[in-house]
Amino acid sequence: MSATRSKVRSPDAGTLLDWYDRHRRRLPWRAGPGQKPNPYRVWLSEIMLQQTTVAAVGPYFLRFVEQWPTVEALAAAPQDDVLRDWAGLGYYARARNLHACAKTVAEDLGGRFPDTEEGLRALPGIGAYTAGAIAAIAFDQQAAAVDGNVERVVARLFAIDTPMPAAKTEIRARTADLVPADRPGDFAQAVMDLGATICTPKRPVCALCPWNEECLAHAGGIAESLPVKAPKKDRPLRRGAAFWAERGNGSVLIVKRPPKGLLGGMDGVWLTPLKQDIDPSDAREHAPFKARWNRIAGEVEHVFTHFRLQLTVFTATDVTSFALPDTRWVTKTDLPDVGLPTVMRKAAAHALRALHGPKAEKLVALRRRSKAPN
DNA sequence: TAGCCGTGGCA
DNA sequence: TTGCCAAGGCT
Repeated sequence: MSATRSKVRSPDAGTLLDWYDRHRRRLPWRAGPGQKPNPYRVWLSEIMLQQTTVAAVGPYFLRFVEQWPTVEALAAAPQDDVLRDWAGLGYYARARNLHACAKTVAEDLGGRFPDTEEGLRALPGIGAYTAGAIAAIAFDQQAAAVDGNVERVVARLFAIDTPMPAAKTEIRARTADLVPADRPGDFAQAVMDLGATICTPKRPVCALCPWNEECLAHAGGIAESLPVKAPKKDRPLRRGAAFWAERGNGSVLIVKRPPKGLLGGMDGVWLTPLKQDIDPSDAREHAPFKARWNRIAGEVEHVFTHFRLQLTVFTATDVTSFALPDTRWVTKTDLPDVGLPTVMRKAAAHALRALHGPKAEKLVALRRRSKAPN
């Protein structure tokens, strides 16, 4: 297409790469300019970043690479250790798949990640986006990495107003056409940086965009309205209960959840079945054992992806010790070392506050989050 | 293919 | 307070 005949130029990778060289974000998992990327670190960061903000991932990434500097080290770790350190990041199937993937790479692939999209795509936890991202970023393959940022940038660039997710096919094809043979890894990261800092979902800063002259949505004044998304489904409210048990010596009951499903494999307090809506007055039927369960005032609120949860907390103290499947008794001293998902921390904090006062909440304090690295 | 699967920050 | 949404994958 001739630039003189078209009203709007067609976007080219060089324009974006020039912008990237000046404005790239410096992130803990990124190789610096001229540095060779480490596939293990690229993979780890990409898994952590799935549906998760850069700011949230930062401390987790640093902790993981410090504790497990190589894929072999991660593969050799017990899965429970990996889940414990993942606690709080959410989407816990990612942690289970991460560990399974590490074992496959370490034990079956000689410690080397595949360098093609196809090879990567076959590993657990690696889908179309992540395979493309690792192939491009870690191995400089001419691969497209289409995430939410890229979908937004490309939908606007070509004014694609087909609603998501139907537009994915066209967006993927358009993106693939843009990927350059030279510096495909930087290109992938450049589009994501553009989406994260300039071509934002709301109030995009088109004036600063290196592609603003090529952008059909900008030309039409419709950038902020793209991509078109289907309306969200509302999240029903579900009620449940948590049971906090303490023995005479002060140790507390911790439950390991089933290996799959919601919070699969994670430690926590004893809960009523979360697939049901349970009236608090009926909740004692689901207690782990007979005891004088005391209902605490107030509720714990938590929002999951597809429902809102309102937990009533019950406590029992001076419980006589006995064995239950998938449970253990944890001393107060060891409690801070248990990796609790956020909803479990909330329930535990509520119980500890009621029984022992505000200071006791620190035993299950939410991990302090460092400031966003960008 | 659409539902399941977390969490925190921000407007 | 509520909704949106962030480097998605699995079934």
